Formats: sequence, structure tokens, C-alpha cells
Amino acid sequence: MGRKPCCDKLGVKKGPWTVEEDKKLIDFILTNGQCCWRAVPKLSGLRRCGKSCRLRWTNYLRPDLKRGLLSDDEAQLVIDLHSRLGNRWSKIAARLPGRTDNEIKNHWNTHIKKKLLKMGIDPVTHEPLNKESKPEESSPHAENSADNNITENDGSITNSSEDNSGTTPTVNFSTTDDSSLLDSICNDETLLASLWLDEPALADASWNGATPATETCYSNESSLPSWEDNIAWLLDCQDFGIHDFGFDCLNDNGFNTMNMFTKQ
DNA sequence: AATTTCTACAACCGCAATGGT
DNA sequence: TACCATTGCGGTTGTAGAAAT
Repeated sequence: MGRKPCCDKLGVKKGPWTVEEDKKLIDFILTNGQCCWRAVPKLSGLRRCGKSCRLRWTNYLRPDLKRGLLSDDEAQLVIDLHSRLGNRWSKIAARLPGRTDNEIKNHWNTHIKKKLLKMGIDPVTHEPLNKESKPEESSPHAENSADNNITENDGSITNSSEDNSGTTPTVNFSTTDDSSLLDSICNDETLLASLWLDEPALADASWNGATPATETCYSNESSLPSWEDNIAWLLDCQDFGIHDFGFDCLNDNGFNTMNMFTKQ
């Protein structure tokens, strides 16, 4: 007995999403919010698997997404978090409001990995490549290893090594002053611990269907696109042809919903 | 100008985790 | 507790556009 497919393969479309499909999905979610994804295709009239709908929404259509390449500061943060968390992209993404795990994963594989290799740093272990690696120490972020200062279970910090910098060289891509601030943030174990504890309230929850996460308070406003920004982005789309882009659905209904969010 | 190679990223797949009964 | 349905995650692939030849 094989595993039951997540969706009925017959009649389920695959491949790139069309403007029409995007429109349908946005329209549906703005009207109904995020409910059970499996039901979304049926109810919205999309010939897609629910999984595909969820992915499309979370990675591309969500209005709170930042667009464009990761900034130097964001890349720096990704590197630092990766050294602590490993390939747990969703956890890393939770620290970067407006960014998705997929986006970060892609950026890591296409940009950061290569930069680290160029700099002679192993992107997996964050150790210098020429350094003789002892088996036990080969992966500073090995699942909850002793070197991993962040313990997932209780969010507590265990300072197993007095100075994290010894095992995790800080790679600095940024030349801006902000980067030093970021460094200090990244190296602040207490802050990171609190970030860890706060996780559910962070970016993961920033867009929770039609229910605005009004209680979510971001300390770093500069890194978080506000709802106003996102509406502005959508309106920008309108400027260069939103109708072609497929946001016709953001009519009275959709924009009223979004405006409601911005007023909170 | 045509072809090949490279790059970036959207999307898919399979498995794990979670929640309901 | 076991089972099933659903969601979430991370690895991988496919493909469009850019750059190089």
C-alpha cells in the first residue's frame, strides 16, 4: 500500500501559476481567509493541489512579503542564524520579517554558500575549510549539540563554550555601519535567546489569513514592511499594470479587508 | 545572430509533525 | 493508543532570462 497522494493527480495542474490563478487565489483568501488548504482549490475553482496553493500564497502572494534580494544585513543575519540553527530555514525565516524560508534557502544556495566558500569557510560547519575537523566538532549546529548554544526544547541558553566566536567565525559581508550593530545583536546570546522564545509571535504569525496579527509587535520596524508598505507595493503593481498582473481581485472587497488591517 | 552555459528562483516531492477522532 | 487527514518543512528540480562564447 503506497502513501496516498496529497491530491488527486488527475486534473490537477502543475507548473508555473498564471495570473488568472493568482487572482483566484488572492481573491479567495482575501474573502475567506486561510482555511483548510485542501479545500481551497475546490472552493476557489482552482485546478491545483491545496499544497500548491499554500506554497504559492506563502512564498509569493502574501502581501507582507518583502521583494528583491536580501540586503547585506539580512544576509549577515542569515549566516549567523544558520551557524546556530543549521538548515532550519523556517526558523531562520522567522527572524527575517517579510522573508520566506524558500527565499532564504534559495539565497543561501545561490549567493551565501558561494561567498563563504570563496572566503574559505565551510558553509555547512562555518569552520575554516583548511582547519582540521574533528568528527565531534565538525558541525557546530549539529542537532542540539553541546556547541549549539540555543536549545530548542526550552529556549534556554547553555553557554557551553565561553566564547562562541571561537567556533563560529563571524563572516561579515556588509560594509555598512549597520552591520556592526547587527553583529552585536547576533552575538548577543541573551537577545537571541529571547528571540527564540518569542518565535511564535514573530514573522511566522505576521500574516495569519484574514486575521491581522495586531498584537504582534516588532521591535525592528526598519526590517518589517508595514501593511501600508505592502498596500503601496500592491498599488505599485497597479501602476505598472496591476490588471495585467492579476490584482483586479483587490476590488472593494479585497482592499476593504486590507484597509481594515492598516487601520488597526 | 545563434548557441551554449550560468544564474536565480518558483515550484514540486516526499517525509515528518501535528491534530482530531 | 492507533489511525487517518492535513499541514509544514527541507531537499531538489525545472525553467526563464542573462551572460558568455
